[in-house]
Amino acid sequence: MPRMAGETGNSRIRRAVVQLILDRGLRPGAPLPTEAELMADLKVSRNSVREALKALQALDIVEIRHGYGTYVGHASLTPLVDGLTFRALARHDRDTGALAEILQIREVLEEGLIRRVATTLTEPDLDRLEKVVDRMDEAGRAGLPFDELDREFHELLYASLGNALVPQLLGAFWTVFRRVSGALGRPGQPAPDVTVRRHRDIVDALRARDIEGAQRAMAVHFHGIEARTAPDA
Amino acid sequence: MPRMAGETGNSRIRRAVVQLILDRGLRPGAPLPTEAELMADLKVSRNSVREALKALQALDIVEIRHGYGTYVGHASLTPLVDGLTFRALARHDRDTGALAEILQIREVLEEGLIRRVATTLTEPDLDRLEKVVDRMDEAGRAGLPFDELDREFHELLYASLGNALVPQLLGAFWTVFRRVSGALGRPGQPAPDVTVRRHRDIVDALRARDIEGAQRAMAVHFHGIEARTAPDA
DNA sequence: TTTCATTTGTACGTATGTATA
DNA sequence: TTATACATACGTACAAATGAA
Repeated sequence: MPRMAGETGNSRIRRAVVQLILDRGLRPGAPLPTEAELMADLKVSRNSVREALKALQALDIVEIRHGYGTYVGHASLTPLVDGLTFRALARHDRDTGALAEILQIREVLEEGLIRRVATTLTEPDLDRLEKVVDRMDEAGRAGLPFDELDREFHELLYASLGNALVPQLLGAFWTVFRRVSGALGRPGQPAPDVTVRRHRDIVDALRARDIEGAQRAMAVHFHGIEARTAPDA
Repeated sequence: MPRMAGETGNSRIRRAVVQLILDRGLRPGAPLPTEAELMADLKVSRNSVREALKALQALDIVEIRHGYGTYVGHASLTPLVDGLTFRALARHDRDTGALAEILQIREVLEEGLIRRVATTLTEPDLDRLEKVVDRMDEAGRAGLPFDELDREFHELLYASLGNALVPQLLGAFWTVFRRVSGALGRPGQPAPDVTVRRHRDIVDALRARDIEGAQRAMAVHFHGIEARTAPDA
């Protein structure tokens, strides 16, 4: 009896490991059986175990530490980042603009999301947002990049939603955008003071509880970015 | 000279393969070097090559066909599906509702997207959409499931955007939703005729070029689904 | 600091399953 | 059906990293 038909052993092992995590209710960071134990439990060779673990590692479902052990991963969206980055760089028909596609989705998402947080954001939340903008301003005047502050702003903006997936997804898009435009020779960013003002407009509108204005400000913010991704710029 | 510090050979091999695809401009489906060739080119063992390829396979960056060869993958969003499915099933704090998080994002996305297609959809597009609803109706009356038709409706709806990522992302969310609610014992779906009517309302509003109405109809559609994911349902 | 056991990383040889021509 | 090229699987050996005695 050689092996089950239609299924390579690798996917069987993968599912077994995943099922083990689920059954035992293991949390991210919890230790998994060693390769040797998995070999014995599943009655497969070490190579097969390792190939399965490598696949799960790529999905951030397991985390492997050399000389130490294997652990439950955080199932982050890094696989999505890797995939989208690859797609954007591999696009032959460059004019379709893989980056523009990502940006459009981000735009739709954030324009819709800002409406939902507009009513729930507290004054302290708005203070924190304003502080980030202030720091962006400082960095901009000093000629320093403030990519990370930009990211922080958008993450903070949607924290009150209580939806953990939102910042992760936006963060993934953001990372892809930065990586690709960097590796591809990024077109000049808009002037720092413009970006700062766009963000400040958003906070101002939110503070005034002007939902329409906030959404408009967000749209303006994105249109500023889109100009940089135009295929024939 | 043992090896580069801080980096395991596996990721080096992964990057080399990706770079090879990029440099040669290989398209999805194009053949990659055999394992033996990669061994020689990169001066590593077969195991190392295979582990790297398995990781890339999990990301759908390469596609491995048993007994035939290795090919450039389509970089689909299956890794995202796998990751989100795992997260949803592994959630210990079940009340946070990983499915509800996904659904909220879908809702925001589709409510924003429908506004953008409302003005660009042609009459033939609307006819096609209506035909899908008709088929849903038939299936519903016959007591058959029409999950796939539902998916087709939403894909068709946004086809005119020309954004290839949109249907893929929505499809990924949709697949996760179905898998998880299936594996978790799905709560009863709403009556088929209700679902059909909700979709017909969307088409009607679009045909009347009533943007607000279309967005409202989409919101109603999603609120019907959300009731099924309430943690304490 | 050194030593040691544990665990993952890499390598090689061999046999077997699988798809194509 | 056969031949060929390829991926799959296994077993063994050794290297490298980590943590603890």
